[in-house]
Amino acid sequence: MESYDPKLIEEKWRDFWRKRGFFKARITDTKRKFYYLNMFPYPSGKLHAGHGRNYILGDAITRFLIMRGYNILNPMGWDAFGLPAENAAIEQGVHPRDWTWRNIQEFKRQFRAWGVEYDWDREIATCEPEYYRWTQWLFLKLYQRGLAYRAEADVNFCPDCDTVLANEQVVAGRCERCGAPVQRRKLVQWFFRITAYAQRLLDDLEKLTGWPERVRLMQRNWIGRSEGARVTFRAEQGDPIEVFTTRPDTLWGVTFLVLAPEHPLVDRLTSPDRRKEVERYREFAARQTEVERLSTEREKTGVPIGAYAENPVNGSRIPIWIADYVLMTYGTGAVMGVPAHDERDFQFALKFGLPVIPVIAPPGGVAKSYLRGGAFREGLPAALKEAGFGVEEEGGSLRVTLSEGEKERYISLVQGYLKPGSWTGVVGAGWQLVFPDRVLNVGSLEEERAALRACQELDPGLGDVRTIAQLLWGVEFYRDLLFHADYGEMINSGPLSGTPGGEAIRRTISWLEARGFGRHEVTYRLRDWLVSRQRYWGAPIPMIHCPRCGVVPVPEEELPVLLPEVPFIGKKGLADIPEFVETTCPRCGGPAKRDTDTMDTFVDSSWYFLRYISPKDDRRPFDPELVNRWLPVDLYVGGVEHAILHLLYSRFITKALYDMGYISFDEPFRRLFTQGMITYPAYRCPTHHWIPPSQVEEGRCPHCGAELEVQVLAMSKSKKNVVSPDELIERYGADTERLYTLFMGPPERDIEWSEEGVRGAWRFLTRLWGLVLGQLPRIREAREPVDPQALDEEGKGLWRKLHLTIKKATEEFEGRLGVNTVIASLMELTGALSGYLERGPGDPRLVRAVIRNLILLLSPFTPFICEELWSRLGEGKSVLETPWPEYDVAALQVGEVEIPVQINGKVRARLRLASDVASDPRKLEEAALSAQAVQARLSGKEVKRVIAVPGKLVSIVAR
RNA sequence: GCGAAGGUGGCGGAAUUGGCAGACGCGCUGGCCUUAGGAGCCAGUGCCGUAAGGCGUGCGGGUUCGAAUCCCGCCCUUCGCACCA
Repeated sequence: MESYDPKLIEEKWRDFWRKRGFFKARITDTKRKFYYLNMFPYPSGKLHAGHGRNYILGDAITRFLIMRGYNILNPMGWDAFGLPAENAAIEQGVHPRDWTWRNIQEFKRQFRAWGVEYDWDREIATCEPEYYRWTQWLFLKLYQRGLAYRAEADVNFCPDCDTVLANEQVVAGRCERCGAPVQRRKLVQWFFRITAYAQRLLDDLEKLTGWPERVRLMQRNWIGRSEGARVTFRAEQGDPIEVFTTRPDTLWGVTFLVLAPEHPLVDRLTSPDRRKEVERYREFAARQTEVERLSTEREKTGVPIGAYAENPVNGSRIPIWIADYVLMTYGTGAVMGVPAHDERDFQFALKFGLPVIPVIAPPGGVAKSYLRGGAFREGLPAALKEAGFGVEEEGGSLRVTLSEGEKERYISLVQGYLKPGSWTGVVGAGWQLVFPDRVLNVGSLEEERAALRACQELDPGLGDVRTIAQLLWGVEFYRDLLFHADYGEMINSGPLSGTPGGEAIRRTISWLEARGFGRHEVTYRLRDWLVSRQRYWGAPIPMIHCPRCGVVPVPEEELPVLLPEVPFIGKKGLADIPEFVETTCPRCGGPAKRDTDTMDTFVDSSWYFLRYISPKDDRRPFDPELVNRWLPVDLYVGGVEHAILHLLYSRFITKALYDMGYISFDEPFRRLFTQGMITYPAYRCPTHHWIPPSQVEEGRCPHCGAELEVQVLAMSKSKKNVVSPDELIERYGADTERLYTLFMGPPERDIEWSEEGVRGAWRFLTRLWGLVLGQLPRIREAREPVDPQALDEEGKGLWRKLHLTIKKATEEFEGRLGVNTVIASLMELTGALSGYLERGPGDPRLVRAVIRNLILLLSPFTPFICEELWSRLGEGKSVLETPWPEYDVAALQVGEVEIPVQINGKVRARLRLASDVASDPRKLEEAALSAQAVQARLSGKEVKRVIAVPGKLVSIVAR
């Protein structure tokens, strides 16, 4: 028999689908439209097997949808601007466009080899003037609407990439792309006002029910809404100092203010004697890289600026400090220090000797008291125990743990035993210092000072201790109660003392608002999107700087602002090219300079899904009428790595265009599916860096024999751990690679590539090929429909299996996309067919029906072999013109079912029962109890209870 | 530290609604074929046990006739955020 030779058959079909136009969208017909979209790639180098996760899955889904009769829009394009092209240009002297288009040709060749098809008439590349003209148009529209602005700001600058970065492109203080520590620089840059949409971007996440919860959560966290109050403190000089806090209920516990070192008030408020030190500290803070500044385990630093402010709620005089743990870019750049209820403030206060005033009762109401040996008279331990307090004795000292409401009774008892000149503390809801003759509360700054003085008078050894907090911190026993961030009843809070925790924030805010001390406020972690890049290979920002008119937008009809054609690209990008810079002002006609920044490539990709609808339209960015009919995208598939950046920006741009009236939808992607990455071992040699797995010999470097470090990582060219589709296709064919890629596991999960697994897919296809070819002569003409009633038992079983498989496949494609399980069930069906044929020749009509459907169901995964077998079956039309199989509910019915019988929770028998018996609880119970195997098990036992689940099982409880 | 997802054979994974745990594939074992096999085909394969049987979904508890699935506590892994006031 002719053996399976994918090389022979695949090439034959490679252009077939394209030529027949199956993947061409009928753009004006939107009755049964489906917009399927894969995230478009950055064309760098070649595709590897890991990329298949996205494109092969997409191809399978669209093939399914075509067979389901949908009018599919499945376009592909190129996110073609960006640094690698520019770096290649600088290094190799090629023009970035040539480099890019070479890669694009390579990608297209590989898509064709994979059998991954698109509507290529709609191909776009963001680096082409026909496209970036409209990216520039978008910029102008945002500018007109006040959503694009230029401002001086502290920005993230990557010294290796020679450009600024968006906040989203900084990961743990390092450049997302190259890993270099990011520097902070003050530069004038262009921003998009995404923060104006923070609340809507957050609220509308609720609407995105077709998105993975994980992605929605990541966006929610990134937007970082926090609700609280803005409170105005007043410096002694009179300047108001605005502070944002989520815990206005702790205002009475403020013992200091901290400003960010860059805070504009620092200069004005710093006292002359502190100026030198303040300047030193500010320089120190500015020198810190983001990485250093953010490192978690770092000790708090800061300096007082010699100024004081007044706490509006109680008039306390509190010192003002600067410290780099306060960020100028969040909130107001100033925070109130409440060391009793904020961990950072607590560390800061402890280190710098700032007082701590508890103002929120801890949860549970516990309190603790510690008595040093020698501080009390004999008999106290016994008296405490008799009174029912929890007491631990150790080396003569006492540790008392008090539960709620015991404090007063304890204090009066212990006072009677304290020796003169001794004291003890009670730490719980508030702190008290108990002396023989009095009790001092630590409820305000004055009280705290008084209490400290009292202790120091009695014990001159405490001269170095600067606060009660430091004093109490010295006692290990108290430590876990000195600070807590929980909500609770307000204490030591003047008029609001006693407010329960649940109402504390709300009531404090109304109290503040009534007195004009502050107001309710919401802040976001999200910052405006920095879109300027100081590079060549991007869309030029269409703005002109005129010495007379200021910043002037390029008139729309003059777009695009073309990238200058230059033989050499300097490191400074457009600023290096005088012909580009020098221009005339569109407003006054005088000499002016072009803006030399290009746009972040995320701007290019934040609207491309609109362009696919009318990619060649040279009058407008998109056809609004058609865009409104085709969008939102019905299914968008891409990697999770874009969960924040690309997806958040696209949502923002969509909302902005919606507000401007260009489109009638305000979310771009109805359903989002994030596929996992394919991983593979990556080997690293200490001297020779990454070694391709194929060159590794017994875990050693081929160059120096050194032991290699192995990590299983996402396939990536830079780590040399890629598997080449070209080689796979050469050895096994595209169908095998496709099948294995989709079978290896659930598409949303990261999975390690396995060479052996590929062989498994190959074996399956070989078997299928042999099976079908072997049956071909006898089923070729057996075209009459199957008569299910006429089938024997085996035949009925196979018939049912077929329909179960159709049901399974259809539901997965339409639901959670568990294509791995669809393939598993197709393998089962193939196995069932083999089994059926082993028992005898079988019914040729049934065999033909199973084979026919098997080919159709498998075709989205392995289109080449299926198209070939289909044509040999003599079906006439192509697979893609044939409707997807429908299952017959009647065929799912079974005459006989196997029902397990559990006795005391264990399966003890399996009964074959007619389905009408199995579906009737009473008959089922009867059948189970009378079965011999069950009877044997039940002898000598009393049946307590029988649960009969129709069609499922019987559970018997017996003693 | 906070948040989320996850933990099932030797491995990837299945069990979608509380109802037969381990589908399907890999690997492994045995056999066939072969000059040979890193090819192919057939059979077996959760663990312990000769067997009867027992034990099994990270660990400990709970709910239930019945739990991989629900609840409580803990451990581990991965991801995201991380001095965000």
